[in-house]
Amino acid sequence: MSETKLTKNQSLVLAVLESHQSPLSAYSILDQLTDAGLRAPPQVYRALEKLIDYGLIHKLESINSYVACQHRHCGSHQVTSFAICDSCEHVSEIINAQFDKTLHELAENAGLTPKHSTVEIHGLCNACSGLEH
Amino acid sequence: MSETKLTKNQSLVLAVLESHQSPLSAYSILDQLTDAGLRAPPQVYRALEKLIDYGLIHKLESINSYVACQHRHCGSHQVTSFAICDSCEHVSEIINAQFDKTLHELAENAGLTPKHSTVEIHGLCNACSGLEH
DNA sequence: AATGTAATGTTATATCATAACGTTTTCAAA
DNA sequence: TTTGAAAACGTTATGATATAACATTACATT
Ligand SMILES: [Zn+2]
Ligand SMILES: [Zn+2]
Ligand SMILES: [Zn+2]
Ligand SMILES: [Zn+2]
Repeated sequence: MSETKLTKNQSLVLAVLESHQSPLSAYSILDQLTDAGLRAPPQVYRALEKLIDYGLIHKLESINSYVACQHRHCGSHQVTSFAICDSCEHVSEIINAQFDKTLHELAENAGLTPKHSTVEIHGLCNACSGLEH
Repeated sequence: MSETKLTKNQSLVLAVLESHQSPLSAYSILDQLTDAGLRAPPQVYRALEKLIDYGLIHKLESINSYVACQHRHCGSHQVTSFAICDSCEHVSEIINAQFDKTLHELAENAGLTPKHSTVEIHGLCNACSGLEH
């Protein structure tokens, strides 16, 4: 799966996401690609779907937005967790094998065999909460 | 906060959610309350917002749906996690103090002071995956 | 060249959620 | 008990997010 050649629209959408630190909505991505010839939502949503399949981007379910993966070279990860600043929108993608295991156990205790998890922690980053000097 | 008297619309919406095991969309709730006189989305969304504030229901961000709280008597909880079966839509609400702490640490390690977290584990419940005899 | 498959372009529509505004209800202070 | 502010309500309109459906194009395999 690793060395999939991206199509034109997939490359365009990925480039937009990679050029931003903050998450973007699908329609915001579309706006930024009108010059490149994109006109309609399906063109973006289809690219987003594939990029998510390839593990190159992630959807933040709690804010209906998309971000480029910050761990391109980690391979496909089971669980991806995000720390999201509600003030500046900075996003950190957290990968932690021990946490994956914890989440898996939590699911099994609840009688569920987990396939995919959404973990999105909202709060204030150090910069926004004045914790940085 | 505990003994808030609910308004008519809030009671109606809560009753619908409590009468279902599975999460419901806002419009599905509205459909079920036309006989009770509700006509328009804001009537449901306003009730949902208050019920969430009161901790009586939760929103499942990953499926744009709402469920009644399964821990009415646990008091207001910091972190609520859900195990969601993608086949039968059964939802388990998980409360685990140790996990709360883990999540908090994870956030702080990522430079974030956490305020609210979304944890939604998708998979197959034992019944749907044939693990029950 | 013929064929099949994936990607694309386009239109329309479904689904989820809120803005805005006027009216009614509630309820405590005067 | 009046009355006034706040909350809840009803209603219309619109914004925001996402997909269905279908015709066309690109492109690799034969
Ligand atoms: Zn990633
Ligand atoms: Zn910040
Ligand atoms: Zn709860
Ligand atoms: Zn199930």
